[in-house]
Amino acid sequence: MRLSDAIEQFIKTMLTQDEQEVELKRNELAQYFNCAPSQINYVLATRFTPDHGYIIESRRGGGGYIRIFRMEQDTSEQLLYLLHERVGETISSLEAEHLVSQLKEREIVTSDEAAIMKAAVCENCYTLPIPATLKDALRARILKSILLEIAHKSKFSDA
Amino acid sequence: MRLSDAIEQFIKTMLTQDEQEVELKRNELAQYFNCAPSQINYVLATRFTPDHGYIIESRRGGGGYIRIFRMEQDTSEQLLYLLHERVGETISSLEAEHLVSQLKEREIVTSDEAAIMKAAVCENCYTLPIPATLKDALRARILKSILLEIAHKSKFSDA
DNA sequence: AATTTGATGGTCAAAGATGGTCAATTTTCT
DNA sequence: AGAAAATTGACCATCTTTGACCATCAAATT
Repeated sequence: MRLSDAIEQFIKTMLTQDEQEVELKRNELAQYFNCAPSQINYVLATRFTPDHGYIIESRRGGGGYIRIFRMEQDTSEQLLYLLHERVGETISSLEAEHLVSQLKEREIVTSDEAAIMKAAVCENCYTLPIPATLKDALRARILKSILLEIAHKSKFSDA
Repeated sequence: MRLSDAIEQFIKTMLTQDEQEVELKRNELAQYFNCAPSQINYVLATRFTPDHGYIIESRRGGGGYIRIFRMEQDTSEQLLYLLHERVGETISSLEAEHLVSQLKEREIVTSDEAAIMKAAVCENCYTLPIPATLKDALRARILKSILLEIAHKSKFSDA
């Protein structure tokens, strides 16, 4: 198994339903996994970004730490935030996929639904002779259309 | 015997009745057969396409892999029909939505999933300054991408 | 109070590990 | 011979891991 995946799992195991937050020591964790300390940063940078629904806070020097917070918000508010702040008029496939992953992790959509959404925004679909800016604009429109649909649904179910 | 046939056999032997899925390392396999790594891609591209009833998933970089999924006979037949006959290279929003409705009626997708799919192909998303032919081509690509993803989840088998 | 020191975490670029593409060449089939 | 299939290799793209060097903070020392 990949080191980075192992570290990701380790951290996510600490962030259970109750625990919205976890604090760790970079060097300790690196030692535990027998790797370079910067490997920890790599994992945080690729799997615990705001795009993924996490916020990082850290401090250097003696008694330093890294704290990871999982963002929690009301479902519909979150969706509105995602819609207006994050998608906007244009979005890359990577950003879009991160956003979908987040919806899945937050259990706003099922994993099957997430797979469908990713299929609809993945770069491969857009390999047609059109400018990249147009691709991202179209992707944004499609993603927003889907998000609206989900928001509409959750308004009538629960959450 | 041809190399490509040998590799094809090798992979198909791994995909027995029980095993619906196999994971391999491109370079390892190439080394085993003492051939160029790209030969593996050739075999996959010519003998393990959706048309042949397979779905491929891969990842690059350290710990990379290639996974091959075998679809049920029913699944691949229905998928082929949808992909080639119904969707094709271009599809209107009306046709697309009709197709999605049918998938839902046949309980191949849930109504939530159908709603997401419709949101992704609806005409509104595509109201940008691009030719109608491009819109329909893009819509076709997106719909196909989604259909492949659904086949991947083997949802066809129980309808 | 200012400085030094040790303990932390951060950055970034390079190296390593994979898989992907494409076009040229060779082999096989008709 | 000509067309189709197979094979290879050069070059590309992506993801991971590491290490050298930098920045910051708190406590000890001057």
